[in-house]
Amino acid sequence: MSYYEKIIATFENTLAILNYNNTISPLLRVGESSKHPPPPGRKTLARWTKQIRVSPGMGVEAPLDDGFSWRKYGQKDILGAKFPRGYYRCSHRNVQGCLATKQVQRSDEDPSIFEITYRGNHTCTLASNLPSPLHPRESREQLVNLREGLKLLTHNLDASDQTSFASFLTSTSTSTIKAEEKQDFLSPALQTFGSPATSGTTHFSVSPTSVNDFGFGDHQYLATSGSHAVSASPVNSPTVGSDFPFDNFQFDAHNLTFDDSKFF
DNA sequence: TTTATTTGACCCTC
DNA sequence: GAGGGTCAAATAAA
Repeated sequence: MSYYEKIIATFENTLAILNYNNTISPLLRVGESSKHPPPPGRKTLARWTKQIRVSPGMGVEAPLDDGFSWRKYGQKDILGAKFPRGYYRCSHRNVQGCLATKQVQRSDEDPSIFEITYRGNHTCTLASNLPSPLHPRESREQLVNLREGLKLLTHNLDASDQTSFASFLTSTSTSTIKAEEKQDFLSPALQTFGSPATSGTTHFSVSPTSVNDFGFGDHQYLATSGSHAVSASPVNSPTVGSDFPFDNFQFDAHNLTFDDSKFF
């Protein structure tokens, strides 16, 4: 896994934890694996799997608010499985032609764990899926492009949140990242997240040198907490298979801690 | 009335 | 032929 893959994988999990810690607490991410990409020439939608653990008190039938709007279109009893598998597609399929789908399967071994298999990338507009409790004029968003490979987009983070996020990025990059990479990675992020939010969008494009060794699936990452939202998505979308441990950090909007020593 | 969910049937792949 | 995935009519909920 390349340096940038680690960054995005780390960030994705962080977003998930931020999302669930702040909206459906308590909920723990227990693991994630990405399926290997299909053989060359075979036209198959990107596919990856996550496992989500829910607390006993949660509504277990619909525990998976991942920021997108899904519509259930089927349910099947699966051979050898205790629980049926639910089939969901993006609610914007008809309007915007978004082909993203997901399958939700409850674990036999631990009913508090749901395995979610995502297929295809969302092509619907991200904004239409974001919660918008604020009036549009009050909404603030900022966008960072990192090496033209990774976009970070924030919605309605106040100055405190942005400072926290800058700290997160700093801690993410303090262990083994090479000095020149660290400089490239951190400078624009700190410029953006370390300053008070302003209206409009800030766009950075940095060091377009490592695009080719930067590959992720057709992922789009989203976390929400009340009126706050953070999303990230790869600009390029070459698919890559990866396995990656995700147990080593905690994150929330105001108190960010992150142990990345095992990642770099 | 509109929108979402359920569920049996059908289709496709292995 | 078996099993997984999707369709679509029926039903429920808002």
